[in-house]
Amino acid sequence: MLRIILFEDNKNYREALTDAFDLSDRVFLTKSFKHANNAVKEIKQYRPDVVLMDIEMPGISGLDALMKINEAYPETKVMIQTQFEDEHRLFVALCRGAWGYALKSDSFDKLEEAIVEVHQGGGYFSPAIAGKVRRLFMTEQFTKTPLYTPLTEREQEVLEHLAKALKYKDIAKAMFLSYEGVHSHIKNIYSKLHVSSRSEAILKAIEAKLI
Amino acid sequence: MLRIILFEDNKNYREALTDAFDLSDRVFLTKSFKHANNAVKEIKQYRPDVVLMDIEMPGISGLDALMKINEAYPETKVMIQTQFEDEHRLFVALCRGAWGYALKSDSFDKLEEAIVEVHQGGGYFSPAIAGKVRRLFMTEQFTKTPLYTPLTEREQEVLEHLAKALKYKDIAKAMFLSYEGVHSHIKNIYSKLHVSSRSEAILKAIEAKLI
DNA sequence: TATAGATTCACCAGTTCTGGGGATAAAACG
DNA sequence: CGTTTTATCCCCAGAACTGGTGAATCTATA
Repeated sequence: MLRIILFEDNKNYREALTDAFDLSDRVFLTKSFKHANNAVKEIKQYRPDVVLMDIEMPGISGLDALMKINEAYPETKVMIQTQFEDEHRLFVALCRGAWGYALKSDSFDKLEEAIVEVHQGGGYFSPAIAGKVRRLFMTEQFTKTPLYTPLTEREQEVLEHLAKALKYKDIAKAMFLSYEGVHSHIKNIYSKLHVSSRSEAILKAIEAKLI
Repeated sequence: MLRIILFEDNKNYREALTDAFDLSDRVFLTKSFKHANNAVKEIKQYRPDVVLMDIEMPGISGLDALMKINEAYPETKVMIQTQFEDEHRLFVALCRGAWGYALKSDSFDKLEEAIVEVHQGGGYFSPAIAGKVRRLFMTEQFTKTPLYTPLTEREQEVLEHLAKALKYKDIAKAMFLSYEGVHSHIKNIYSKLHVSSRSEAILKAIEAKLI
């Protein structure tokens, strides 16, 4: 019997999973937590075969917990389970060593199977996610780069204007560029920062003190 | 002869204005500065009739300088001159006591006339701006409110999700709302924060420590 | 109980942004 | 001197967002 622990803040969903795993003869849900603030300690205590980790939780996020767990117990297999499908979180999760990326919309059977796979050294990606993984591998050279490729001078300027919430048109005016010139720089910035929207770029830039 | 000083970081534009004012027999450009970091001190020294103030400058912004000048020398008439037409800056400028709001695309003659008007206790708004002023008065109740109307609990939640760069669809999932429900909250948030885009909302929320 | 505010949803018409092509010219580099 | 980066621009299609209007519930409060 395969032992797992669950980090999930949504009460309904947590209880639904608990009930479902009660009926499973392959996976035993040892314990579940509504936040991941003490995840590492709890991993130490319960030594699960697989960890099921939500992303959005009060306190530290599932992605941060993932990182800490992998630093402390790299042999522990963590599978992310979330409701969102954005590439940024996926990218971060992969970088931080997630063994799987399941969606809450997946059926319980799929989830159970995924857990077994992960335990056996395999991986699992929900179909919608799998496509994005491929795209990430095709379009991003993240294996050889640091957290992000450095921006060129001009890109940095554009980023600063982006972070003033100026419209493309106004950035163009301010930098004596065409709309398409701005657009082009922004596409490159997003690619380098592994984001896909202005808001993500701003948040990332603030976080990384790029601005 | 009416004495003005100019704060403007763009060298070309500054020199163009300098040359133009040299030929004017109504307005005398006493001095120009490429940033407004010591604006108050400089006002004290030169005691201009009117101050022409750019917004985007290295160091403190024209809008902040405007505020400081109005605190220290409320009788000094400051006219904003900028290339951007967004309502947010306009709103802030008005709140902080700008007497005019000119665009760099205005002709020099207009600018000169505007300066004279402002000196005589009038105001000046570039046509494109004037329409927005009206809209602000019609749609915003800013005269009686603090910097922004407090957000409701639910709006606050939406704002936090907004600031994670989640898509409307995903915010809806996370909050068990419909897309249109999210949309509705966001419209109210923007209105209360006097912004008109997600990026502005995030920046404002960070600034005001709402998140 | 009437009124106001908070919450939620719908429809619609734009506008803005995003991602995919591809292209050219200049600059940097080996 | 080629090759690679950088900077710039163009077109297109589709996704996402914004703003306006209107409306139904529910709750708290005068």
